[in-house]
Amino acid sequence: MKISTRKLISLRHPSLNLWHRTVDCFTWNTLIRAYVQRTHQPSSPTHTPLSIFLRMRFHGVHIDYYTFPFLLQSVHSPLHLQLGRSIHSQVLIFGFSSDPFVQTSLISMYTACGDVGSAREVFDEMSQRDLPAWNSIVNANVKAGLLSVARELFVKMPSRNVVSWSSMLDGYVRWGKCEEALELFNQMMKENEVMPNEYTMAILLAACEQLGSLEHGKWAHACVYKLGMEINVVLGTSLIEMYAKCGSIVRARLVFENLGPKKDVMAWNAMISGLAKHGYWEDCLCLFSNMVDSGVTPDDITFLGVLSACVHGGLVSQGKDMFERMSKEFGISPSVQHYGCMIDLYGKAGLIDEAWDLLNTMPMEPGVLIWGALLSGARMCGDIETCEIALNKIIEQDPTNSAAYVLLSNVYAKMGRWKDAGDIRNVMETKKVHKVPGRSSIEINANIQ
DNA sequence: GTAGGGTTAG
Repeated sequence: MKISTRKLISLRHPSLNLWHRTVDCFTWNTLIRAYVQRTHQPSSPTHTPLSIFLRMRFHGVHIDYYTFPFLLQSVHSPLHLQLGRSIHSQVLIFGFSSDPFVQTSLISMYTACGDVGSAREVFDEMSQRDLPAWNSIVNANVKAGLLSVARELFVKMPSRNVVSWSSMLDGYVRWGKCEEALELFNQMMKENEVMPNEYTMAILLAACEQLGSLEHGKWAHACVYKLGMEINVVLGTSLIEMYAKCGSIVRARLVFENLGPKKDVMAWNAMISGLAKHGYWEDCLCLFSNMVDSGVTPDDITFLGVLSACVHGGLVSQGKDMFERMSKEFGISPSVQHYGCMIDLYGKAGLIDEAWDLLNTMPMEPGVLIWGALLSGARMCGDIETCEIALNKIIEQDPTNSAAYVLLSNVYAKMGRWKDAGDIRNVMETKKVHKVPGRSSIEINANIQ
């Protein structure tokens, strides 16, 4: 049989013809890589990068220094830390523990697993540390929130490129130190050592967004323009989110329109939830239709935006319709937040029975978010019984919620159940529940009386 | 012919 007519590897039915003379280490490595890329996609395959690796070992195939960087990419969650450690020991057994590529991959793996200590151990053991190694250890500390350590390493590293600066910037933004981020960006521009790129600017825009400062945001946008950067979909999404959060929905919309046909689901989502937050529910729903028409499939975030627009506009029937389409048409199972929106929507419209019906169909345990939404609806239309149930649930799940005790006591007083009202006050005394500002998960502003 | 570092998500 001629080689060309014989399929060597099929991802759908992964079976290697192991007697085939071309099946070598390279092929296996490529197969592992293919499975790593595949695990990033929703449907999980029967074979994993690890199972390919194990088969590779079983068949006595040579393992080389390309194998582990691929394999380590498959470990990217704290849940898989033990697996990561096992692979690390394989690295030692196979004698690749001094390979800079493998070592940097190990640092990344430990970072993704949330184990900055092990990442640091690998880094400290490196005899030759190149730029990616330094960048990955800075990133490890950034992700762990160890900003002063990250900064120390950043200052100490022998050379810096745009990745180094972006990582450090990201650290500040990620941990709410936006002023420091702006300062670092200014330093970067002043030193003129490396030019910022799209990554850098997306991070800078996130800083402006967090600050809620339109002036800073406009300045960052001007920087993007001056640097002559093409506004790609990621940068565009960052701009839309920044403008929406900083209160300029008009500018957000301009960026959105200028993105042209290359908009992905995240870009649409940014615009849809931006419009929803600003109360433009008509435009929001219209944009949703445009999105579907243009062939972009909405996701759970899209529906959170659309449903919250319905809540703002009091659009009960549209909201109901969207909630149904979400699962029926798009196969998205509603999360607790989606249920929260719907119960909010019904509650605000005074449809407490509908709210209850939906609550009873929820596949998950309703949490404080749900009971809080039901409570606010019940309070608005004076449904005392529902208030009582919701408040008891809230107290059950969050016994330190002082506002809930006060409200419940008021509810009992309103019902003439003076003994129950007094009991609640006593429970508060004995449990030493005190008002803690910002602690309460429900609003205290309205009065039940 | 394959490899390591950084961006959007409520």
